[in-house]
Amino acid sequence: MKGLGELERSIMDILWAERGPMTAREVGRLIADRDLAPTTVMTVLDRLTRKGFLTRVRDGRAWRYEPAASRDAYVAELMLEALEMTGDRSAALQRFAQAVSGSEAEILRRALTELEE
Amino acid sequence: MKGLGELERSIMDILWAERGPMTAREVGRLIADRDLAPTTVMTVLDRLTRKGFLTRVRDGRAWRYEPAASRDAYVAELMLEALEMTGDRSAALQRFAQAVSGSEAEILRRALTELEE
DNA sequence: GGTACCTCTCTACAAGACGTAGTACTACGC
DNA sequence: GCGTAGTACTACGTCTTGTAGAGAGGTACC
Repeated sequence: MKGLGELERSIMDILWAERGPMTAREVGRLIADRDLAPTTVMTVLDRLTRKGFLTRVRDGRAWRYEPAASRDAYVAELMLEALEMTGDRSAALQRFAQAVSGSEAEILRRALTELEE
Repeated sequence: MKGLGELERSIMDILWAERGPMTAREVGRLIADRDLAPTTVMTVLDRLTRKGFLTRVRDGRAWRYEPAASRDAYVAELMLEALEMTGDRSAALQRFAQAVSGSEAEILRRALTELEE
């Protein structure tokens, strides 16, 4: 999987936060703070689509963009990808377990317990 | 934390695999398959040092390079960084827990249990 | 029916990262 | 003193990313 640039991620964040597919214009309105040209937003949406992060469907003349996967799925995949990198997954997982905060450890523990059943 | 390029990672892999600090020449010998100029290896080692992935100490005229952190620590950090990205860490962690293989789930479970004590 | 407008696609360009390497200088062994 | 090893510095092509303009083809309004 490829990574995301800063603007790309801002735009993914917007699309992840909204429910339902959005047009470039709508996305553009939501990052108004950056004062980007409309074509800039379109270009980035297009790139994200080509990278597989978004899907799009026609809506009249315009495209409506939607995340191809949830943010959580993306994050989980990034984590797995990092994990792939090591020879000793066990050691990395132990490290990771030590590094997460207590409440997160609790969430993980619970998720793993549910899995067991 | 910044990512690593392909060659950078190959070189980190070598240094993570060997124990003890290595000179550029030694590293170069171990990636002989790529037929790189000696200066290429040096340049990359230098960049990795500047990025904080390596430390180096003098050995006569030469430098000896050594990973600043273990691969496991690096991987764990990447995983945490991915996790930082989401608003709903709990959802991402659940996804992750579901995605790891059974044996890895077991490792995680055990690591978390040890933590508890 | 002309004019303004919207959206798209294509193309472009600057900055930074990375792979790759040459050059020039220095120190060391023989 | 000469070859060799090692360094620092510089360079260059390619790819990615942020950013955007130009041009084409509809839409809509008056």
